[in-house]
Amino acid sequence: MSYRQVMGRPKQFDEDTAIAQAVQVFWTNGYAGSSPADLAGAAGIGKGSLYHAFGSKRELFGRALDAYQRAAAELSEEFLAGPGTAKERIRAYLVMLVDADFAAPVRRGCFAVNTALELGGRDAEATASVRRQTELSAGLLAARIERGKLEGDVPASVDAAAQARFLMTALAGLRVMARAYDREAVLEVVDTTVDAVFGA
Amino acid sequence: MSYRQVMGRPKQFDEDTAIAQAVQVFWTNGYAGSSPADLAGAAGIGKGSLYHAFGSKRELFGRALDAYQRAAAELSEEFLAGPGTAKERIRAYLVMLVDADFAAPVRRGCFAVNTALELGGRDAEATASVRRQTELSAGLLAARIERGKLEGDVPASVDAAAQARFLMTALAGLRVMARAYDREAVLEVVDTTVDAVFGA
DNA sequence: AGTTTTCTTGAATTCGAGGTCAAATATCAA
DNA sequence: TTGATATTTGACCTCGAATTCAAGAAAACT
Repeated sequence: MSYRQVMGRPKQFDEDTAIAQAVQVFWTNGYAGSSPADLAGAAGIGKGSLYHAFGSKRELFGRALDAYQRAAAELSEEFLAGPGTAKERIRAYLVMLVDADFAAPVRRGCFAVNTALELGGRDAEATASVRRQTELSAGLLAARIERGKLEGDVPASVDAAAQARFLMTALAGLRVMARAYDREAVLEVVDTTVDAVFGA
Repeated sequence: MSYRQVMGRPKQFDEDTAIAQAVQVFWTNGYAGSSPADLAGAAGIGKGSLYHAFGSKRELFGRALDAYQRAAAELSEEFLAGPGTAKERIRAYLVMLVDADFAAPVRRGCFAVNTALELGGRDAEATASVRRQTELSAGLLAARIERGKLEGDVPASVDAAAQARFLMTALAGLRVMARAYDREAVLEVVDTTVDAVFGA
């Protein structure tokens, strides 16, 4: 961390802000669908500056995906920590994600899920990154279920790890459905999902 | 159906065969990732012939998606009709789909799910097509669950339609997971899913 | 002031995508 | 055989994507 530059013309834009803009562009249009011109335009800088700062489109994408996943993890941690039973919190979490998607001007699902489908299996680094994030999220869900066991609102017989992995899969499916269906239909499936895990 | 052409040079390739090749290309590389050169090459014809026969890349894609969905519907109908309880048949169906995916040289999930994510919300026709197919499949699953009720292997209290929609969502999720995870992990989730619907 | 270093920019470059076309080819009909 | 019709092909065209670069601008150092 260098707090002051030593020499040369100072940067006229903030890297993290530019990455945040890149997240929006990539999330909305996908990797292949986002051109350097789009990305530079969104960040309000020239293409040259973009390449100077980030090296390549692929590198910028990696940074954007990381930033998204960091923010997503923070959000889920925050959401799951709230008061109530495991079922309530997890249900609220899923509803929040679905609502966030439908609140956006364009339906774009989950950046990580989109990436898994666009690059999964072809781009090793992207695949590993998504997988890492999935595992992290599954861990958070499993921990919340375990907490439910301790607090008595989840039967001790439940396999927290298996249910957490299942929930991550269902969540991916919900993100896909949100691309083709309306809010009500998707929320109905959320209910079915949560009931399936915790009992009606 | 014209069995004989009336005049002019006869076609030197079969349209349906070309579409079948196009399914493979689009399925593997996505819509944007498939170039006219790729498609013509796979069909063993020149680009000109391809455009002459199908009009545009987009139209060929529509035909390919239709062909895929027709085949998929036929397969699921066939699979669900087999003997055994609803739980057994549906489980076998999901396992078959996962296995088919992992048997392919490259992981490519489900063509329809991929399309929902790549074009969903942007291409009205593709979105509608995927949605139509999803509804059809959900109908088949619901019918099989209802049959299970009649045959006594499914409790009468089960909401067949809701569970069918849920299964379709879970299936989409499984197809996503198959892009980033290995066979064993995905099959484990299949078990959790089926148990969630029909009880352990 | 002049030098050094870093950042900025749009023009230039290369490449492939998506699509069109004229000429060549193959069949039927008269 | 000539004509009409249908199909095939690769060359050709246009456009935008991804990247590089040379020139200029803004700071710090001496």
